[in-house]
Amino acid sequence: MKNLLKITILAAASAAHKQGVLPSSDFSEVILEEPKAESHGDLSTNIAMQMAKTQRMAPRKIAEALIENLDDKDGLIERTEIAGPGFINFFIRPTAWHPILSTIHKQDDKYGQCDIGKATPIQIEFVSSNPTGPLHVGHGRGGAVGDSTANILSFCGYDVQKEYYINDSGRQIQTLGISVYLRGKELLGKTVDFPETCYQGDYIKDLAKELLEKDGKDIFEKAEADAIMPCARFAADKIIDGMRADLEDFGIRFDRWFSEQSLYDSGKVDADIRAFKEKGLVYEKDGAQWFATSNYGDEKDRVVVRQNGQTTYFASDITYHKDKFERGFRKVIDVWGADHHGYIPRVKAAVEATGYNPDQFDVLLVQLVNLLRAGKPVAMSTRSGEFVTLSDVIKEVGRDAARFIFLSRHYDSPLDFDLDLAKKKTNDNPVYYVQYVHARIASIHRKVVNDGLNVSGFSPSDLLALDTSEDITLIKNLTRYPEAVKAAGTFMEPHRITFYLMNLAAAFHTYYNRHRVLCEDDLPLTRARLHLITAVQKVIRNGLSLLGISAPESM
RNA sequence: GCGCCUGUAGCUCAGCUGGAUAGAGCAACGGACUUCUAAUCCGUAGGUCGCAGGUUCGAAUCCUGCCAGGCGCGCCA
Repeated sequence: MKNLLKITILAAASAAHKQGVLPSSDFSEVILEEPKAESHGDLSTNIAMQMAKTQRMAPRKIAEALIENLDDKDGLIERTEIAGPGFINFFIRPTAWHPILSTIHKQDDKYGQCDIGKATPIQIEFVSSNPTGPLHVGHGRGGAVGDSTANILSFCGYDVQKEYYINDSGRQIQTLGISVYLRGKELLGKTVDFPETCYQGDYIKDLAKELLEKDGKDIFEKAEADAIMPCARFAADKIIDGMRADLEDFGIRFDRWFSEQSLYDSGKVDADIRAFKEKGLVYEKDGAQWFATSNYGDEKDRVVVRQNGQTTYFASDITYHKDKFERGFRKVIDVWGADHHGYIPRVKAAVEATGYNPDQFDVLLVQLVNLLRAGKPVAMSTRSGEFVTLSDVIKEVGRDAARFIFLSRHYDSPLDFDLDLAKKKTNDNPVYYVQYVHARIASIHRKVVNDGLNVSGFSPSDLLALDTSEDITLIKNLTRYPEAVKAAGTFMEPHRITFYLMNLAAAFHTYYNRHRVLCEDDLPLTRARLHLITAVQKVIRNGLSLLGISAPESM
């Protein structure tokens, strides 16, 4: 609809130019919008105002010239008006909206797809929680945002790979090993001093117990230095298995799990550091090796090898991001918690230093989640091991409700996640509001079958019966879906789909309460309305699938 | 002190990357189930878009400066 109208308007501009009414042939892009107020028509353009400068004419004069030259071949326009400073408002002939319905039926689960990605290989890395403890709610949000963004990008024509980066190297892994080792000693009846720096959660005790049952007590009787790494590996593997299972429960499956340790094992990190030294990008100061990130806009240089000879997290991160680009990704997206924002300049610097364009690297900073119960904060302290895990949340409120809540807000704004609210099955909790649309329509379809209603023989002319304002409103909502998808993909903002679906759901519920779909005494009308609501159902299902949320047949 | 993010109805948030009279849900109040699922709908009420300037035909949106809140600023990850 918009595109057809845009072409018509541009044609009008050329025609007016040929007649000499418009002096310049330099036409700006036609932007069509849906006015907020219905009295301003179905679609509106500000082009007359945009062109005022280049044409050196009053906007309203330009608008008049355009309208006079409109050639509405497809019969889309019922009437036009010039309003305010020079808006051109178009009132679309109601039946002109109908063809979108057959498009939806024809394209089915492909309706709304676009090709802004042009098969560009893009990688999105998310969650990437350290394997030192279970996933919590914050990871859930990152997971929902990352996974849904991946779905949307894929739907927008990108070639998407989802990756999980496992920080299975460095100090926190050592700490994990020590924690398990000490808890194991406790199990053997020894008194140990369990340091505050160790992981306090009960899951550490469980891991120690598991290891004891599996391999016997030998390992816990060894000297600490010999026991740490075996303990750490065992625990990390177990924890990763657990995270993998939790993520699957949450509907997330990664294409690849990438081990940080593998970058060391292959010698890539060392090789990179050596290469940077030769280029003068890595230098020695105060006994440590520094990377000259400040050459690339970071506020200061960063250590890659510490005085004690150990590499920092940043060292492997340079190699990791370089590796991503070497694997052929043209666009690399990291989803991080907002508390890591200070890290962005140095990774951007690293990307640039390794010879890639920092604009090809983007970070989605997901703001923190505040977990509440009945409006009151749930105490959470990672150190002490008191926290609500992602798996607890999924068990308590369900996967669909959890995902919907995570995606019901721009990732950039902090989120209150109220466990009690998430369980409510009212309008407080819009996931059910949207799913209910799907279930209601499924129910109508069941009734058609059960009552033996003969609704075959649909013909496009039946659609003429869809002429009430609720019909048109609903259809117009359906035409917006491709735009919502495109915007969600362009800006990597899944919440746009969420809000779109809530709007569509509202339009449907209104429709449902106002109009009966199945009218035994008017089969053409029944066929038309079934055609309409089935299209709605397809779009709802389609949109929910982008969010990773199920579309139930009944509720 | 510096940097990033946020400030919109009593509460939780949208606002299509500059458009016309700023929108939803919840909470409040009043209505609608012998009819396809009331997990729904309809109506009423509720606003100086943090404050002050600037940019222009036009600003919640862009720029600058303040104010308030959150988060960062390690040879931690």
